[in-house]
Amino acid sequence: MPIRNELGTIADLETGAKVIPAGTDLYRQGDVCSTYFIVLNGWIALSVLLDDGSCQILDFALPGAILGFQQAPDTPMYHSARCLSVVRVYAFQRRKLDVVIETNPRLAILLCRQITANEARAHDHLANIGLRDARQRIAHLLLELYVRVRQRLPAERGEVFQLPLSQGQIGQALGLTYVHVCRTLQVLREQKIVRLANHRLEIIDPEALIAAAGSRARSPRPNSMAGAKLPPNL
Amino acid sequence: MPIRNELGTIADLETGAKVIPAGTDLYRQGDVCSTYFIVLNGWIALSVLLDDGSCQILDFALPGAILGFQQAPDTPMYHSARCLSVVRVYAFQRRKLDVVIETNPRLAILLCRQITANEARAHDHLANIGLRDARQRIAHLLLELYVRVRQRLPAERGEVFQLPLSQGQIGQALGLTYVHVCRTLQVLREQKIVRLANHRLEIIDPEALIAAAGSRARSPRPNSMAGAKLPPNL
DNA sequence: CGGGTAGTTGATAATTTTCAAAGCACGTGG
DNA sequence: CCACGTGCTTTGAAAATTATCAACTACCCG
Repeated sequence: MPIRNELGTIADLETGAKVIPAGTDLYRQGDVCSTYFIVLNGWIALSVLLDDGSCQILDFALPGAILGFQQAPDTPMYHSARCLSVVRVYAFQRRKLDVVIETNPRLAILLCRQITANEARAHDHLANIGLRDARQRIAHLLLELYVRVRQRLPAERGEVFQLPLSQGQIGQALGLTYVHVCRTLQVLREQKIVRLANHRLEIIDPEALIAAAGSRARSPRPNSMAGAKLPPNL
Repeated sequence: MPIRNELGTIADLETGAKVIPAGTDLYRQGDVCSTYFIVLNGWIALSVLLDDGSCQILDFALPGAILGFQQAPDTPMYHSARCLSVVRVYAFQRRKLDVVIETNPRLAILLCRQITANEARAHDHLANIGLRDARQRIAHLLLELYVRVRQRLPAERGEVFQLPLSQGQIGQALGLTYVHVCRTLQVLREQKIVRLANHRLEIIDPEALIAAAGSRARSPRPNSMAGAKLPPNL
């Protein structure tokens, strides 16, 4: 199912992989990328940097992600990709992969699905910072990352996982200052919900964390497209 | 170039089009869509609604957009699509279009590019609400919509265009209350930058509007991937 | 004319940022 | 091995931004 497998039939991802140290940029905004990157291992932050020095983290790329695909060929990247941990990637010549995609519709569709997933995540982040306060945003982000890494919700008390993020980076992802992130994390710690230290996240109380993340998307309601007139603001 | 043309060779979009009144939902979150929608005309808001009744507008779909593509087939939509104006769409049976895409790599690639553009816009919105204050957010949004409709930056003083948004919807898109949107729009009006009334936006001072939108993405800098060690926070 | 929506305004409260300073951790070089 | 620099975290106090609450107006449509 994952696109990595499909690509694995085309190139030997493992042996061709490069190891990249934490802190390196795979590419920077403004670069014209001649390669795509298939992430095999590690954490990468995608971010944009404004003239005034402020920085927004747009997403975190995890193993399985494909980076560098652009709306049009030979267009400069609008964001940067920085390794948060040691990372292993396979760098695929853009030209070659473009040809492969054009001749392999199955791969093209997988790529569509992948990008659609990115879009959905971006939309989730939008709702997160647009609708929730600091505490909820942080809880939501920690939960998202846990689920992406572990492929399930946290269930048992005291589960721990590696989270190579600084409080500053959490703030950059959530539209908060690192000072406020710090204070809010303290509250979550005092409330025995999560403990984040040394790039280690301990989920003390999974249910409380889920509750702290705030309201979830409203459950489906019958009847669309049929002129059903709900309160027009909803 | 646009995907609409490619689809136009497959189906007669114009004669098959449906006209949909303002205020109707094309689909709602939770729905499993059996059709894709190709937008021919009008404005559509994509939004998510949370349990507590709060609502985030994720994006505005304009003519040329394709709606309803999901990460996996037969998955419920995570957002709703509401017509802000009278809208003309062509509804394409999902099954049929899926087959077409699988056999037409060119179309698949166009779809990829389209979704990638959506992702980039979502990222732009993220940076907007994550990094800017209310005044900048509003200026940025108005500018984005102007550019999307007119395909260029506003240049002359006093240009006017139709903007079928309420102040409440602007707030839902930007993570602000309608009260605050109202106050901020007044400031922009008093400063003779823009005037928004009756679904009509007058851009009094294009340059000032661009300035009010705040910092732009930092211009490219040489050298990535080469271990160039900038200030590590950037 | 009545009712509902959208826009406006003022006062107050809550959240978040800013500024400033200090402590800690860790790696490097002496 | 220790000193030192740098980056990350913590803390406090004050300021700024934005939300909330409440009321009032204008307007459109039936």
